[in-house]
Amino acid sequence: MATTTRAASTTAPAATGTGRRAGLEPSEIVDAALALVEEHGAEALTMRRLAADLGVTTTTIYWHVGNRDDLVLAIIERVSEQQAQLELSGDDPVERIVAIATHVFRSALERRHVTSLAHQVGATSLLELPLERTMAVELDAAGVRGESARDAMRAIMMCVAGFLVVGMRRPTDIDPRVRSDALWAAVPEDELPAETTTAMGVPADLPVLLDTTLRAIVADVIDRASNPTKEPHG
Amino acid sequence: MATTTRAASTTAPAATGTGRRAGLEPSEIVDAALALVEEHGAEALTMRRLAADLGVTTTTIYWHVGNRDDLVLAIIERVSEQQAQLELSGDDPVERIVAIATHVFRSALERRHVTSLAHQVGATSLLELPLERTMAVELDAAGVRGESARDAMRAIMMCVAGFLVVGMRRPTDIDPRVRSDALWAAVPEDELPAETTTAMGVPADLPVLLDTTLRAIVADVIDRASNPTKEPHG
DNA sequence: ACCTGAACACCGTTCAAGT
DNA sequence: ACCTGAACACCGTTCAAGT
Repeated sequence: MATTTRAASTTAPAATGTGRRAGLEPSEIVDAALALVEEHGAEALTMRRLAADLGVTTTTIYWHVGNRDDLVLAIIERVSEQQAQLELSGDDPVERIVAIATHVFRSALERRHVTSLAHQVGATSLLELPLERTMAVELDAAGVRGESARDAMRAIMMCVAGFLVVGMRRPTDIDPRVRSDALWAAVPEDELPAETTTAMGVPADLPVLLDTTLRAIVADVIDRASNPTKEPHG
Repeated sequence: MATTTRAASTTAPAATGTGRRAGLEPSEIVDAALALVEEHGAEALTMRRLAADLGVTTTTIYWHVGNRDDLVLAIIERVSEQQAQLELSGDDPVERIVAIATHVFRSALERRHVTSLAHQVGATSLLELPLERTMAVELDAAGVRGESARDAMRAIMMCVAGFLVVGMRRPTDIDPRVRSDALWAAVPEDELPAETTTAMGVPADLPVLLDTTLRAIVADVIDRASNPTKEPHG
């Protein structure tokens, strides 16, 4: 909890008084901060720039929402609620679980700047919680609960997170020296067939690959939950 | 390529001349930078602090190795070579592929500060390239090559990356408000069985979960590579 | 209660200048 | 060729002070 910020108090906004810029709401600050991030990226969210956008001083931000971390959490919470809106389609639980995971991936990419902001402060769990709850309900419907449900969901969500790490990279702002194509082009021919090294140089189709990978994980997880004694993979 | 740094030139070090701190090698700078990162974390790597450690001015660093990004790349390359040392065990290709992926996970955690440094500048591919090459050779031995090999390896490595995102988090420096246990404790009882919500509150056993997840992915990948026409999961 | 101004302790980077 | 000193343009955060 923030210490002495107005955000923590629950008193009514009160009628506009005598201040020069009276009536600045914490929600307005979050609005402006979110707009700033979506338009110019996570690194553009500085207290000074945000204050300038709002026509106030940086100290005003601190008084209303606390420090930068508090502000970022407020942004994430806002976006998290929006991303939770999802009309679930799919006949069986497997389809619905894959649909949820795919939605996490797609919506994270659509709001890439917010996603990387959440990642920077380690608040991805906050961002994804509503959808994790939906997924837990579907796992329950598939007969997976307790620790099995936790392991299944974590495996699925970490897989999505890994795909996001790659999917969020902008080829433009990555140093050419560390781009995969350049690195794999230097692999000698006697180590691997050219067919493989050239394929490694071109990026994978992430949505397609995610789909097949998710299905492999989900199938395995549900299989293990229904036959707890079975040895993994024969 | 860096523009005018000494690192780019290949001339001999030359005999110690008249300078007050003559003979500072780029490799010494990388040594000191690596030590700084491993001891105090990625965010401790500032040009000023590194210069102070070396007893020189910040500008000297720029002259020798270029800017901060160049320096970071040099650090990653150094560590990458060290992590590539791996005695491969395992009878069949599947075991060896899983062993390589597990090694990537473990060594990344062992050098967590360097890992997060690489992640910050998007140079994880540089960090993992040597081990990816080893994995590509094993996939080849398992009959997987070309685009199938690329998709298989990317899926495996992204899965590991996702586990790393979670595994690298320090519970201590994450805001208590966004910790999973606190978030799941607030889920109402009618939405999910208590058995599940309480399980969600405790962290998963990442190494064990990674192992089972990797095996599911690898089995699926090799299965698909040997029966290209087969429908996924019946 | 709400907001400002000034300051502190940092950053990365550049550039002219020294030897 | 190698290194310094000073400066520029930034950061997050705090604190006394104003109305």
